[in-house]
Amino acid sequence: MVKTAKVSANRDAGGLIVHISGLLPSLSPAEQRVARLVIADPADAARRTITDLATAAETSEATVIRFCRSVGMQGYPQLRIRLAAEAARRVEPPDARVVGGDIPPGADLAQIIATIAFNDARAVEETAEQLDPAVCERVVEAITQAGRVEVYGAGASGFVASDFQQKLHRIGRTAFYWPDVHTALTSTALLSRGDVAIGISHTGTTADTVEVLEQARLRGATTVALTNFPRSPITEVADHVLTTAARETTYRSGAMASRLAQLTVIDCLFVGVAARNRARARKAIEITAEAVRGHRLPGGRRRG
Amino acid sequence: MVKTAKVSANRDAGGLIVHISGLLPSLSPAEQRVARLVIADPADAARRTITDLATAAETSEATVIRFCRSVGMQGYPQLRIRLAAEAARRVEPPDARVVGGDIPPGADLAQIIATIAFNDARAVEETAEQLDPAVCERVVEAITQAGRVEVYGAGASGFVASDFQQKLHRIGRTAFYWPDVHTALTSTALLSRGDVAIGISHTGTTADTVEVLEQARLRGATTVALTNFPRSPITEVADHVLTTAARETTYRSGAMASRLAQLTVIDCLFVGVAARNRARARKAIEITAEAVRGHRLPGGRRRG
DNA sequence: CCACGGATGAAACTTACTTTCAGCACGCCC
DNA sequence: GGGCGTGCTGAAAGTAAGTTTCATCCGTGG
Repeated sequence: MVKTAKVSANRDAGGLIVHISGLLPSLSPAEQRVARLVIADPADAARRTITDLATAAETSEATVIRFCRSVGMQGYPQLRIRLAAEAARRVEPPDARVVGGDIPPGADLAQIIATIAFNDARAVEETAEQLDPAVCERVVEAITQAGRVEVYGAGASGFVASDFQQKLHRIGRTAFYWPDVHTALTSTALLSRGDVAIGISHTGTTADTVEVLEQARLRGATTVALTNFPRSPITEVADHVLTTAARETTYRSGAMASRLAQLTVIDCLFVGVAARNRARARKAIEITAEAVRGHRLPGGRRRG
Repeated sequence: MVKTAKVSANRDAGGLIVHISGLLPSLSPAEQRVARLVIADPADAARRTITDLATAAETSEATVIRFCRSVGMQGYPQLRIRLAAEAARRVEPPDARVVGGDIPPGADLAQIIATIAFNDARAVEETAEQLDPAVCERVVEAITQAGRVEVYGAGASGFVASDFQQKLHRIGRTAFYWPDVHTALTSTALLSRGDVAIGISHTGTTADTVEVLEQARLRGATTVALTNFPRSPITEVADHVLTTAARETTYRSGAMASRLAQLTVIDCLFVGVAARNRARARKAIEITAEAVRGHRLPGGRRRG
């Protein structure tokens, strides 16, 4: 990845807020204060003058400008306009579903369900919006050409990684997933130019995953990172960066929404690869489906 | 024209353009030139600076300001922002995403992404809608009381099962996931009344999963099924049935959307259980987060 | 032909935005 | 633990954008 070069935000009109959320941890404290104000109420921010916003964020105008540049905008007026546009497009979240918010202590199951589903669906949609088809295309191309594909991920991202591995395998691509770092490093050492290594890490700071990906890159493999934070360490060792757009709730444990967002990206890549050779993929799928048929029970009707 | 008495335009956010069109004949020639530019391409006008717009309309900045006042805006920046907002709202909703449909053969990546995300998001939302909070409540209750929880799933559902296991474990509940049927059956044989067994199967016809769940029930455990088909075999051996609502596309291979729907349900149960004992869950989460801290790289700042 | 009033743009002025720069705090390396 | 570099920050200077003022122009009606 090309170092600092402000991460482009103008794929299209959509997703500036999401984009900013992703960049949040990579911003300086003062800029983060500005960012938080903007995220909290984009429409309001658009109405404010730069001086006003600076005051509200307890910082100087200079920092606000720096913030604008950090998120890929040319200046404050540009940011204002984009914010106004976003805010207008944004449909008010139905009633009291706190976007990205925590679940209130007294919540009953119905509320919990509504909140989770809302956030999950949002993560999926926003991820898709900001996903760069050009980058996906390149990744799909690389996977299609690859002699071998390796997928890495730890913890929750490990499930996603292994899911992808299984999918690729199912359409006849040689793919591996190693849950264990040592095995992974060993296998990685055998990668070469033309192979593809994919590292999945929500935070982008998982040491093991980054290390493995780095190793892969040294061996000449094409490296891909899938993370929520476009400026996290993992992006430094990746040729292609794909980002999710999940604003996690306080139950950071699960990184719940992010997992779904990651899976959505995975699905897109999978379908993209499969589409490159529809006939072959379809056939492979039929064969594999046939393989498990014996393990299926008779129908799902009345009483089985 | 009734003099200056600027017609108020801020009834609401909508209709500025229409409003201006209506006022057109009552504007002075120079102002009309400005108005026409604005009406022709609001988004473009929003991007221009006042000097720019004035030049384009072959007039002076002063006239542009007069125009702003004439249409009821306070000044040029205000107009700009309103225009940006209007223009954004005017954008066509993302065309023809075939609901539940297959991906057309000639589709490019952008289309694929849009289709998948749309279906994924829909699956999540619709699953949440039809999920019965009462049933969830009972399942949560059972898990909370259980001495031990076992989760089963094969293939893609296996990832979901193991994800749930890991989550429960993380908040201090004793939970197991056995990828292998034999091990699963062995473990299941040791379940007893009060324990909980959860079987996950998209089709509801996965023989292994059904068998294990049946075994669990015989042992007196409370059984839960998570499936997309409320009348499939797995529901016959379950005390509580939770359903997802994914209309799969032709790429049945992945059961892509269903996976996300399953995860959403899992998340709901997880949060439900965690909410039963917030303090304990939070503490457990903090401890486990702390445990992996050493495996995190320093933040995602500028250049790492 | 003059008086009048509205329309208009040049220029003065104000405010908003942007850049520069020096101070400061923090982490790093001896 | 002291010096050194690096990056964050806001004050202030500088520039551009927006707004007001005002003289001029032009057409109209007396």
